[in-house]
Amino acid sequence: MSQEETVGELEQSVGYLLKRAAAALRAAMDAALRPLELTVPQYACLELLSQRPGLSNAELARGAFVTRQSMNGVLRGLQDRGLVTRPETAPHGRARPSELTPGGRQQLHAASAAVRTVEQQMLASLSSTQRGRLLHDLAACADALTPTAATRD
Amino acid sequence: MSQEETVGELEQSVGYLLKRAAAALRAAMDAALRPLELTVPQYACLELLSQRPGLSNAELARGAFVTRQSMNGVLRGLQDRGLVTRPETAPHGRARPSELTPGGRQQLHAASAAVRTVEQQMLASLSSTQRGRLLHDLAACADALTPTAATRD
DNA sequence: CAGTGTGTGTCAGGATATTGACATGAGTCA
DNA sequence: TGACTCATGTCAATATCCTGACACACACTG
Repeated sequence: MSQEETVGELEQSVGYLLKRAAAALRAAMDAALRPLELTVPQYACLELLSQRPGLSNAELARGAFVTRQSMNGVLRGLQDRGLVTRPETAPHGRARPSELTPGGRQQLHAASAAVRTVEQQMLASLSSTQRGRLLHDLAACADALTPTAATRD
Repeated sequence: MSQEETVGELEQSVGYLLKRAAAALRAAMDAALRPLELTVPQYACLELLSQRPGLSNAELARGAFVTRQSMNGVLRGLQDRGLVTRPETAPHGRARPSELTPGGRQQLHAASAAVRTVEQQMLASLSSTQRGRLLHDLAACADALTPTAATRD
């Protein structure tokens, strides 16, 4: 095993740190969700539906940062397990609004607790002020890169 | 039912913001690297080899947050394009240390400039002080979740 | 009313990543 | 020496993702 004698300049890059933190969070969430038989996208889908019931497949996909095709598979898996319901026929347009079942809400409750534990572990060494700043700065970073043209020159 | 049952408002969750920022950065980097015919893992590999020459496939994989198999494919692609070199026989053990070719160094130079532009766009609205804090806090988050059980500083 | 544009769901193809597994080389220790 | 452990490279199979494409439903506009 080689030791990190050279503190690479990579550790000074926000992009690299962002990737590292996201990878670590993803791995930790995956491990925390595994006992519940849930993947991270599945959990994200449940959380999204809990806070905003009636979202369509495409809206869920955007919210979970995956493609519509992937979210379709996720949604089908959750539907087969009876955690979400989708009407067979679209009430308006082509979008079929999904909703949580009582079982889905219960599953989400357990999953949310596990994820919250992971998040608290991640933020353990940060004060409340630091967390707020981190929240604000991350949002600024994300907004600055979103192609929604929030700011024009 | 209290409102503490879930992680909370998605936009108020550090985990969600982290994912959002990482996804936006990944997309922006992908777009910036496309004209150079480089994928993000390929760029990460070049950057790693530039700062720490002689890394093995497994070490590169850990540094780029992918599996050894994925990095093997990445490395093979870079090798076919003459950007990196790998000895046919391992000088010690099974690890074959990779190194950048002059062409690879030149390609990295262009790619690094493109990525730096993206990073600066991402951090445009943050002051130097804020960037330093973000760097520090992200490192703290990543360290808090790294499975290295040993308590490191 | 017909034409256009946007958003949605779905299919097919290919590229990519991951999981699981195995064999090899090196170091450790009885 | 021989057995054990660890790390590495590689293979096979699976799962996931993305790009491109198409058909459908609604809103807008002439």
